[in-house]
Formats: sequence, structure tokens, C-alpha cells
Amino acid sequence: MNLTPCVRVFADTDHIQQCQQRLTQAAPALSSLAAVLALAGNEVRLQMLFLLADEQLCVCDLADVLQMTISAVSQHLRKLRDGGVVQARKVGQTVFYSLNAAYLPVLQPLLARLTNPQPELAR
Amino acid sequence: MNLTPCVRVFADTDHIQQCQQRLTQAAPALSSLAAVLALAGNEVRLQMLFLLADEQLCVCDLADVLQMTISAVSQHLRKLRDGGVVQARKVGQTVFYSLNAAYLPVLQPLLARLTNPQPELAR
DNA sequence: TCCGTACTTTAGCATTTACTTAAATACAGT
DNA sequence: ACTGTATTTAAGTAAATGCTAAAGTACGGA
Repeated sequence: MNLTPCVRVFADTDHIQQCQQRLTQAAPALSSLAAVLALAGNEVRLQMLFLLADEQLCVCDLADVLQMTISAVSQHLRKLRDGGVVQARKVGQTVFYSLNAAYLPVLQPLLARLTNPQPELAR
Repeated sequence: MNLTPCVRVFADTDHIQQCQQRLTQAAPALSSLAAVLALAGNEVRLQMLFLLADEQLCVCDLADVLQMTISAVSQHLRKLRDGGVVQARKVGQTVFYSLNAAYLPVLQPLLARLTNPQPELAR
């Protein structure tokens, strides 16, 4: 691994430790946030979340809209479900997926950027 | 690929097309957002962004704080740089990295969740 | 009870990812 | 010019990802 610490002039050990402490303090929140972002960081899944923010949809609908196989869609939904980002509601044989309200505080500001055009980032 | 469209009773073609239109409209923003989230969706890189939101840091500092090899850190920073999320400023032989202001509107609400405890998601 | 529809799961595969190690580059001081 | 420090890059590798194809499960209607 060769983790030779830098021998640079201004290597401030206190500063390094201070940063590490900030990290360990944020660790649990950071870890779960990274998990959500990793899920949303996939283009297909972000499309799903974008659509589900508006209305519930079944697997079939999503497959039709996204032009993907039912299987592929189902596997993405499983990841989102495992991550707690979406929830499934079974009605007869069709399964309706919707956004989990608990994650709206994280997702809302992100998805909002997709409806309201945000010129400063678009360019 | 076997993209057999669902033959379900309530397959509303108009509805499907409406969803697709919403997607194509959001496509450019969605695509670039997904790219940023994919970058931030890695735990190591999210830690980097968290730290860089506070202050500029050089590669060596980050390696020390994160307990990783310089090489590994450098490669993560390259991805962030390529994605436009961070920018490099060279001073002598050390390279200081900082957050790109253009992405603050996206990152700020996310990183804010790491400093201010957000009980409703933590549980 | 059998069939068809909606969905999930499994296995397999190509690609991508995140590292390690080693070599290459850039710059500062002597 | 030579040496050492900071960083980047290249090559190799194990693990994770996202798909396809095929089999499995669950439910509703005839």
C-alpha cells in the first residue's frame, strides 16, 4: 500500500486530524447519502425517480416509457427498493412503485433542477 | 431484446408518450445531473467534496486525511475534475483542489445534510 | 384447475470501477 | 545539472455493475 505520509513543509498534523474528525462525525450521514446518490447517479434510475416523483407507475409502464425490458427495469427498481428510495404497492398482479417520502428532502432539490430550467448549470 | 410492450388493460398509450416527452424535455439536464451524482455517489469522493466545501486541500492532504495512496486520491480527483465538479490550482509543485462554484447549487443542499444533523433521514 | 399476464429472480457475460504498483512528469532548492 | 518532493499517468487486477435470456412466482379469469 505504501502509505508514506507526505513530508511536505506545511504538513499540519493538527489540521489533518481536524479534517478526520469532521469526517468521522459526518460518517453515518455521509455513508447513507453516498448510497442514495450512487442509486440516483445512474441515468436510467434517475429517469425513474424523475417520473415517480410525479406519479406512481407500474413496472410495465416504466418499461414502456424507458424502452427497456421488464427484467432490466425490475432489477433497477429492486436496487431502489433495497436502498429505501422507492416503495412497492401491489394491486392484483401489478406492482405500483412510488417515491419513499423519507427521501424527498434529499431528492426534491435535485429533481427540481430537472423541471425548472437552471440556466447557470446548463451552460 | 424482446421488448414486448405490456398488453395490460390500462396500457394508456397517450400516457406513455406523455411520460416520454417529459423525459426528452429533461434529458440534457438529467444526463448532466446523473453524471454529477454518479461522481458524488462514491463514498471516497463524497468525503472529498465534503472537505473541499470547507477549504482548499492539496492531494497530499487528502491522502493523509483519507488514509489512501496519493495515486488513488489523484485518480478520484481527476474524475471530479473531468466532471467539472472541482478545479485545480497549482502553486509551486503542490496542487490545490477546490469546489467549482458552478456546481454549488447542486452540491450545497446535499452537503448541508452532513453538517446539520437531519434526524428524519438518520433513523 | 388450467392458462395468461405481471413481475421477480437466476445465471451468464461484457463493461466499468477502484484500487495497486511502477514509471513518468513538473517544479524547487542546492 | 542534480536531487528530492508533489503529482500524474499507465498497466494490471479483482470486484461491482447493467444488461440479456431463461426460468420461477403470484395472481385473476375462464
